[in-house]
Amino acid sequence: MRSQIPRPTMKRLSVYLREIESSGFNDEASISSRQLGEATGVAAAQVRRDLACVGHLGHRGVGYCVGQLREELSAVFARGHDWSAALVGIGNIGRALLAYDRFAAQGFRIAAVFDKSPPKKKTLGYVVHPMSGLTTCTNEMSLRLGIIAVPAVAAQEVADQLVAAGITGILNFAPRHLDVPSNIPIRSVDLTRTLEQLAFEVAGGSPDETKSKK
Amino acid sequence: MRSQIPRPTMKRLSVYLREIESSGFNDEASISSRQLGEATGVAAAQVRRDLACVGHLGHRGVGYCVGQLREELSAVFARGHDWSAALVGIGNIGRALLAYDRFAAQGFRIAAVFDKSPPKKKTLGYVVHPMSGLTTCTNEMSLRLGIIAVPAVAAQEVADQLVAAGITGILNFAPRHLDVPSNIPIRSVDLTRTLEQLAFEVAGGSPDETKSKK
DNA sequence: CTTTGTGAAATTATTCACAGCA
DNA sequence: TGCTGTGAATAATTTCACAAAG
Repeated sequence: MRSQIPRPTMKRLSVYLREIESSGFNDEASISSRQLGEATGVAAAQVRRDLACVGHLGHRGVGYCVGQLREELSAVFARGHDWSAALVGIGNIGRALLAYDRFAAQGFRIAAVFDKSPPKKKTLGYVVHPMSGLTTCTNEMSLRLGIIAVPAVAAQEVADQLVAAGITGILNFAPRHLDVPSNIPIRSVDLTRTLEQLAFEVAGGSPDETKSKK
Repeated sequence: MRSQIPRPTMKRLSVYLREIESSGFNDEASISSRQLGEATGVAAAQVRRDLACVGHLGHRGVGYCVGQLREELSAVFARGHDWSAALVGIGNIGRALLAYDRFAAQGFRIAAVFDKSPPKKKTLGYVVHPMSGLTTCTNEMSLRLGIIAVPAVAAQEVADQLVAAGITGILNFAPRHLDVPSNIPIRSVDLTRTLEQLAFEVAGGSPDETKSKK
């Protein structure tokens, strides 16, 4: 039986895959848990335990085959599947996402754009649909992800609409907690919150050292 | 005295503060751990334990005074301090950050902008400086945070430059791990990684990130 | 020799459950 | 009564350390 992959492990697996893909290693090459750990800022033992969740990928005395690692990790994250997304909201964040070309590179694609008051003209090359078209588009285009880029006050309603339309996962940029059914995964990105947490640490929140790793 | 606040707790405290500030509660009003928990998707006992890290803020039988809570939490995050930031990189992400007005609202401010090849004209109202001006600007303007919005290949070098210039915290948007001294806190935002993790959950990886209340 | 994979220990975080106070 | 604060219990995660394998 395939054991559940713990969330912290899953996040790191994603980072390992990113590292493998960006460092121009040959597919035949081997990489050790120590190397991969150093490149990603993770302890070697942690790397091994994480990778063990995916399967028996390593070769004792040698390390992990880069090509195989890439393949297995890609499979874990369902790379290559259709991850068409509906973007709702064309304010600053929405437009930035439309202009961001990096998504497409890894299989994610903003396939349809919606807004409460859609402009007549195309926005960054995209036709912007009114919210009333959400359900139809979701069904016809098999959209699976919803991206919420509307003001906080409107976010919960949009989330409800996305869920009703049949979306199965949500990426939320609105700075508030959203209530969605527990079978709909949701990830939130709140830049102000992130900065705030950073400020906390800068201000002395994080202690560190007295225990330095030699 | 100030006992160390655990990282997970700190993240939630930030969310509690956001909730208190956005829900138009009166300063005199009281809010219970259950209410705050429901609004933020956190268990009531967890809310109490988190808030206990900050001090004895609650009133038995009543709850927490909204005004006091706001004040204490704001203090934890050093709200009101000068959090001027240097933004490096004016590609898609950099320009989106410049256009994003929400930072300023909470005390964060992009005070100077840098790029390897600065345009002659202002960008979104900002003069863009060459990298050579980083150290001087950081000192003269007392910049404390650095925001990295350059391509992955250039990110480590920029991080080194920011650290050398005297920045004390980094927000990184480049999709790679950055090596910085352990006394420099760093937060990374990688949207493709976030989407990938979302896709993993949608694909059936693990159920239930957010507790949704019936 | 090197490096994996993994029990076992240690550490960290969450939840329970209830005493104590308004 | 209603609600906080917190020990104690539980669960989750990381680290240690070493046997096994190339």
